[in-house]
Amino acid sequence: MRELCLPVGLNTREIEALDILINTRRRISKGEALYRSGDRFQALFAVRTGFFKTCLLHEDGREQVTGFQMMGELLGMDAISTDSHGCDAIALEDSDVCEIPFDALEQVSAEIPTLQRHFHRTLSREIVRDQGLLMLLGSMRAEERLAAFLLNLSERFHDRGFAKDDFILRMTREDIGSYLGMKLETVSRTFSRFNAEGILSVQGKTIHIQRPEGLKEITSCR
Amino acid sequence: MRELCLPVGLNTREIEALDILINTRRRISKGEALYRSGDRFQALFAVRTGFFKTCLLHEDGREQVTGFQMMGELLGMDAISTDSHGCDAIALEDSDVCEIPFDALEQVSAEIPTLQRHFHRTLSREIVRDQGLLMLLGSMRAEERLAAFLLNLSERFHDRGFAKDDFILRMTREDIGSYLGMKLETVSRTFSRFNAEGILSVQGKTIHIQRPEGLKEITSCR
DNA sequence: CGGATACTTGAAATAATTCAAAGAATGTGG
DNA sequence: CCACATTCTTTGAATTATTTCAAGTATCCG
Repeated sequence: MRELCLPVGLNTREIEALDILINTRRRISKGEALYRSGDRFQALFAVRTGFFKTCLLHEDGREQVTGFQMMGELLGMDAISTDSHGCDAIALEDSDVCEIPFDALEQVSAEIPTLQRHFHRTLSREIVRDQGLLMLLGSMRAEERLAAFLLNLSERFHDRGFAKDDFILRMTREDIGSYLGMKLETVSRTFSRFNAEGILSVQGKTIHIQRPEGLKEITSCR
Repeated sequence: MRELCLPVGLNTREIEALDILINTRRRISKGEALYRSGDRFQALFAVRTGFFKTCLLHEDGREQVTGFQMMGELLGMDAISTDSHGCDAIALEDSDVCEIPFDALEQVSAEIPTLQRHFHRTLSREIVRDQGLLMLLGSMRAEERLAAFLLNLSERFHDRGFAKDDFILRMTREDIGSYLGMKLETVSRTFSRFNAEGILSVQGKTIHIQRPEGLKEITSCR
């Protein structure tokens, strides 16, 4: 967790300042909201264990999933700009988060340049992430989107010490579809096609990637 | 420019610190790049006059426009995370920017809490902007996307003291299409349809919105 | 003025959606 | 712990939105 979440090269005093900062833990059970759109923003949250989705609700009821967050990732950065949360964060399995009070974070980061820089990079990385998604939604076909999504998940699991090619999806086909800008039926069909082509085997939420290079070809070609 | 770019409530000493920070001006002529993907990141840029697009280049040549920036808006925030720019920023008309050296900005913002807060909000606003776009690309139809795009432009022009309902597009149909995830022909056809329905009149790049409420209906219904 | 670039429009092709129905998985309360 | 209700997933067939290809017109810029 430290490695993923915190800048390296802090001294003992600085580490202590951080430990005081991040003292509140919260447990969210599957299906519950960590926060909802409209809630007052007071803290960022770091996922310690578990899995979340964030989603925007359009007035007409349409939902757009804007991200999936796992261990070591930060939630709530979009709320800094308005002092209130602009989306819902829903736990997709029983999860633990630590709460990072934002006022305190700003104070401490003003005193510790390394931390300040780290925080700015984290915000910026979220911008980059979103822009990668824009590319995906704006210029890829359904097949490419799903392939890119699976490769991204695979990489993130791997970074966290889990198997690269075997994992269980925490989200439904509808969540994936919303995230990737396609209907759940299209997600399902595309999984079946990948399965038929021997690129992966899929059984409900259980995924085994058999030919990762097959996925890579799909994302980069044509 | 001050109103758009800077936090209110700074004292004289703080305003001075900022003036020193933002001393370099640059002029970019139409078609030129302010920076390109891969360039080392050293400064953010604030648009003083003119109009930019930012675009991501996929390895296979596909281009994704990720934003259009006008007076008072900031460019380069995505580069903080990697120390190098991840997209190109191209001037769509002759433009002026001021350069904001990033190291200095971090230093000054650590000393002036109001400025620090303002900067964090600005980064966060960029995240929110991108997420709005995700919603647009992920769950709207071509007609809704273009309507939402025009309303957004209209609002931004209005905020800057220009006419809300009359403007000249700085970008091509292809740029708009890339931004909205559709082909240039679809953009053109959709403009023609809006024109035929009396929602707006369009003549090449000159737009006159006749029934803004018509656009609003399109974005929010169905 | 002339060449290049940008825009419009039509017709045919296609990717993705919608509707529908059946089968699998999941969770809950008795 | 099992039975039942619910939610989730798969798959087919018909429909639709958008793209592709193509050709002609307008506009811009040197």
